[in-house]
Amino acid sequence: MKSEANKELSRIFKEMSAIYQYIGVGERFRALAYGKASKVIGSLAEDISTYIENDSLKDLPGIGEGISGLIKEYIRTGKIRKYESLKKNAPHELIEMMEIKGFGPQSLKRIHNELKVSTKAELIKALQEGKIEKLKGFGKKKTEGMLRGLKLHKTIEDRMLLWDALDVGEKLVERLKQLPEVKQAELCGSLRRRKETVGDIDILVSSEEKYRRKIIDYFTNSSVAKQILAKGDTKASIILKDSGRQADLRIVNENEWGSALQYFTGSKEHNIHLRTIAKEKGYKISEYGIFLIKNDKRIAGKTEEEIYRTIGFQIMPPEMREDKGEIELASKNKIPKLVSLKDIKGDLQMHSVWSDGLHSIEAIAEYVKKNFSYEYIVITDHSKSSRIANGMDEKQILKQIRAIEEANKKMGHDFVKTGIEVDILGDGSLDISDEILAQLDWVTASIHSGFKHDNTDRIIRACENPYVNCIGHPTGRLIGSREPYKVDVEKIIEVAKETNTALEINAQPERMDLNDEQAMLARKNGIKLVISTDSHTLENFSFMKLGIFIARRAWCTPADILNTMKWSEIEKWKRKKHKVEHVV
DNA sequence: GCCGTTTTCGGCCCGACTGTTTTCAGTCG
Repeated sequence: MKSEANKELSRIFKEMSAIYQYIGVGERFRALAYGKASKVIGSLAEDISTYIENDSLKDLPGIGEGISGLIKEYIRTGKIRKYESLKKNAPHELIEMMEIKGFGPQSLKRIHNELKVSTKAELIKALQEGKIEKLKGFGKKKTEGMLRGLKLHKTIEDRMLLWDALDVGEKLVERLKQLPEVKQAELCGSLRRRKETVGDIDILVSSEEKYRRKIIDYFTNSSVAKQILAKGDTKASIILKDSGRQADLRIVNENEWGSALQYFTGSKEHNIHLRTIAKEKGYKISEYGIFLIKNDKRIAGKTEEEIYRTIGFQIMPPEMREDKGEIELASKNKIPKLVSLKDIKGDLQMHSVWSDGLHSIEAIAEYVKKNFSYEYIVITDHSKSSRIANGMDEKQILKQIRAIEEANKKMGHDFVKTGIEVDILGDGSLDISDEILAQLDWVTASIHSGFKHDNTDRIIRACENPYVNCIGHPTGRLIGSREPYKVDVEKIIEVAKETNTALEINAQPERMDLNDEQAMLARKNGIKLVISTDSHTLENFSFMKLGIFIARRAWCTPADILNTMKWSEIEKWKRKKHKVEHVV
């Protein structure tokens, strides 16, 4: 099991890396080394102390003599002296600000030295008063960029990424469920509907009335609570230690569970619509149950299904409850059977040590075979234009194809398919020749440069390439740090349909690209979608469920998702593209 | 600080871009 130590060490090394960047001169590569160590430790599936016991710390990439010494010191003493003394070299709050776009180490250092600014508040004040703009080397555009970066960063501060919220929320629910007094416990609100970002964590619990006090005390006294915002007989609110976000607990009676869960799951729009229809039929729905209007008699409310069934509706998954037509479908008993994790037969984007992934092809294959019931995976390392990602040239691609053949042979299967995440260049051409692409099982084309331009035409041209099977992260956004580039998604969908090209739902927590609405549009137009984890580490493979949530919010059934198909069916689907090309 | 089928020392990603300068520092990916 993974421990707090991994997390804390990863954080410490990340901060040390930042401080070395801040110091600058001569420490650039030391900063790089600590940065890498932070990433490696952060992505370990096993507790770091197991590596100490096995004496295998130094086998980890990026961990050598020095850093393994620091790790051991931390495990032994709970402290790293080097870190403690290093911290004195830079103001902590400014180091934290390096995460914000536009705030580089050298800019922060000069602002600190020349304006005697040491806190975030002071820096923002100096920025607003125009003091920074007057510094040599700074100017209007640069400071405007800094303000923009702050604004973008704030949007992520106000809401949590779904992945992070699920992590915290599910743990809280698990703990509550372990209390013998708790009958049921469940996430609700936008988190249960799997919205891509979540404002706060809502939890519903049912219990006997006499135990409410005890459960509320447990919640507000728990180790995750930093501050108690509110504490009453039926509900409590806390601020969470790690994220600084709010968590709300609400307790109801067991026979109110269904109506309360339905009510607190929302969305608001869904509930208003549902209640309007119920009223027309002579019912009143509230969080306490469903009642006959004529005599106020309570007729149901123990389960969510009862609520919907009583007014003649089919129950639908929480992901659909956004009042986008699901209520009409429910009234006709036509709620689709949405795709789920067990439908997925393979992962079509991942990176190995051949570009910027952390693991070998064999290690990936072994891990996925052990932990998922997939029938195939496709290795899609970067192509040569992605220099920062150590992209492959033609020669290396051919070499990798052979390496994959050999790996399959050695492991006695054909589980691993050959592929690439090929760069779409400025003019929409690809940086790898068709001749090479034709030899691969699967080609995903992605944009990794030129984020400021309208990229619609580039993507259209990539779709028109006869060997491109899929467009990767089609809008290029990174939630909280990079806006999507300008792209006409409707036009892309149109061309994808004409050219039999799939569009990706990239399931990386900060990407989720396409998002739910775009995926919905694609589905409505009959485009095939691909849910990929874009894994760079073994842990990343668990992002698949996040991609599933997006697809479910887009009302996708297994038939809409290409990687619910057997590989032979995917091959068949691929051939349609060549037919299209011949006709043209 | 890490790393090695060119190396145990001397590399480590490096070019594009931006905004600021007027030849380049800083940031980004």
